[in-house]
Amino acid sequence: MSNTNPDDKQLAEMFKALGNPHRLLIFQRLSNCCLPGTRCDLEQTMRFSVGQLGKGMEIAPSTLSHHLKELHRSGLIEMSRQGKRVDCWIDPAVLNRLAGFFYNPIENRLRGDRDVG
Amino acid sequence: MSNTNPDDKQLAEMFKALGNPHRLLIFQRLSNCCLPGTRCDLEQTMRFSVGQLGKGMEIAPSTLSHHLKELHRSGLIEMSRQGKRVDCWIDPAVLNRLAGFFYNPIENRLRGDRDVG
DNA sequence: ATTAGTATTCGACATATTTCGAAATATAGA
DNA sequence: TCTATATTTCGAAATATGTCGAATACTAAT
Repeated sequence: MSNTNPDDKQLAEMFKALGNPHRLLIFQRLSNCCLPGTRCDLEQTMRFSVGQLGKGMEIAPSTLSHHLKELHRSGLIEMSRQGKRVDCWIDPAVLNRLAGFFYNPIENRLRGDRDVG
Repeated sequence: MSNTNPDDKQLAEMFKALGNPHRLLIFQRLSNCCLPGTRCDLEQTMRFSVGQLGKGMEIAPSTLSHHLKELHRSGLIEMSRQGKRVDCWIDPAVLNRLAGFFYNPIENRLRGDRDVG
């Protein structure tokens, strides 16, 4: 795309990654920082090993690995080996960036939150 | 996907639609409700005709039409014929739903906005 | 060193997506 | 009705994606 800057290109990559139901499910598991009714620990990011993330998803390990690689390549998740396992988590800044992309000043001003600059 | 509810399925459809750079650009054009430094009109949703949306994008009209259909099918945009033209716009509720998906209670509590239920 | 557990790479196949041009459809106006 | 403008549908081709099984790599413990 000639008229697509690098920033938008990465954004499209992220959305493409989330466009697959398996990958969306993985992302949701990682972004649920706390259970309903509980508090989140400020110092703690939700981490799951590759194996844990695959629990309940009926896909082959190789397929799971492929999806995690896509999520990582797009910039949605972080990964690092911890002994035998590989842990995955989401950098909170990613959530903020994506939420900000959809932020709607019209609707939110209706709620009386703040003004538009 | 057996373990994917209808809601998540539609969410994945939306992200898949945004995963294409051309479609992301169209969506961005429609979601920019006002120019930098200006105010948005509360009563007005940003509308563009199919032809206007294609301006500057080097794709065939048939391709543009295809992408708009995808955006519409996923639930991201609305379309309605207005004479010779077909107008497109985004329902603000869609923006809120998507922003909410990425909403991060941890980061936002750091900003002192509010507490977690 | 061997083994067991965990995860990735590779090669292959089926299916989906992107894209176009040509033809068709819809609408407003002469 | 005929024409010009705007958009969609259709069919085809090239490319990308999702999936698996088999083989490979990494790590910890025996």
